Amino acid sequence: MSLLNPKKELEREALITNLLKEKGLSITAPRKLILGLLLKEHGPFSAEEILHSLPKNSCDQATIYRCLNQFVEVQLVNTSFLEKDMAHFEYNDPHHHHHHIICRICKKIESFHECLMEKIETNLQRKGYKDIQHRLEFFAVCETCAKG
Amino acid sequence: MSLLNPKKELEREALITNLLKEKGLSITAPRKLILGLLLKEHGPFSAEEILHSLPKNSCDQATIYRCLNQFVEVQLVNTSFLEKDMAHFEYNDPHHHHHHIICRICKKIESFHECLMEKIETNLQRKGYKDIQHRLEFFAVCETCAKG
DNA sequence: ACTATTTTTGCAAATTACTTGCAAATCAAA
DNA sequence: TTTGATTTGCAAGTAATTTGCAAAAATAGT
Ligand SMILES: [Mn+2]
Ligand SMILES: [Mn+2]
Ligand SMILES: [Zn+2]
Ligand SMILES: [Zn+2]
Repeated sequence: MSLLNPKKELEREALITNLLKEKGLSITAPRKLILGLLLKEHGPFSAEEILHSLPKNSCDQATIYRCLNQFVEVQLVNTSFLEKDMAHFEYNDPHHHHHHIICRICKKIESFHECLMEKIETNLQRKGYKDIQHRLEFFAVCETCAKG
Repeated sequence: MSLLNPKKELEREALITNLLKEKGLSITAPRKLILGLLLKEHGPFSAEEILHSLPKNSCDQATIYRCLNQFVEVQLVNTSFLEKDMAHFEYNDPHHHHHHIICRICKKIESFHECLMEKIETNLQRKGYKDIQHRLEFFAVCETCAKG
């Protein structure tokens, strides 16, 4: 694939490197592989999916978890708990803020690029979704912790 | 506590029994204990917290998980994934729809009885929260699964 | 480039929330 | 009651995620 468009590939490489540098993370092969994958194929992936999408033996499972946790810590990646026994990870592109809907039965995931609940639920109903529930959680640093 | 107001206690008992019946669940001691706790003390609890809040040896850990899963299935209880390694459970009162904010650092949980994101974030800022993020996930049955 | 210091990785073993098999206890309907 | 179906407790199992440690790679200074 990189052979088809060497210029674009170099751009991507530079982007990945810059993102890591901006966040104060050193540039390593596993980190470039994982972040590169999340940039190219976007959508929430489980650690296992990431492991199997990368070239065989290019990166250990433990390394994937460690890198993903670091990415989440610096808010380069977001975590979803769409399925209760497994976290999903996705590149946190500040210009493409969105949310997800997962079917309770088949687990198919779709994206929503709007951010108003009533609108979203109406759209979901139009799309044929039934028995819609949502869960909205905020994460922040509280006043006490911000001072201490 | 039940000694202080036997009438209220009977009402609560009846409420619990009714809720279970409405959802087609049989009335058992563990189910009454767990649902009773979630009704009395409201707020998201982990399975472990529930286990330790109940009278010693009144209910096994496995039973707690089994009951909670059944409650979630019939939408009597909601699940939150406020902390990544542990689910939290809360009574799903349709008349008190709300959401939560957890501090990234001290893990303190507060509730929000509004349901519009901009309003909520503004309120959070006023309350002194910093570095606010939110995560909104929808769960539903997709058109294909609703037909099949 | 080379070296020293720090950080990260791979591997294998550990952790832990959660689940499950099964026999005994409990529940619901008659 | 009786009886058949459901649920529970206990103990063992499962699976996602984490961790200890020695080797490998990255960074900073020369
Ligand atoms: Mn997405
Ligand atoms: Mn609550
Ligand atoms: Zn579906
Ligand atoms: Zn705090």
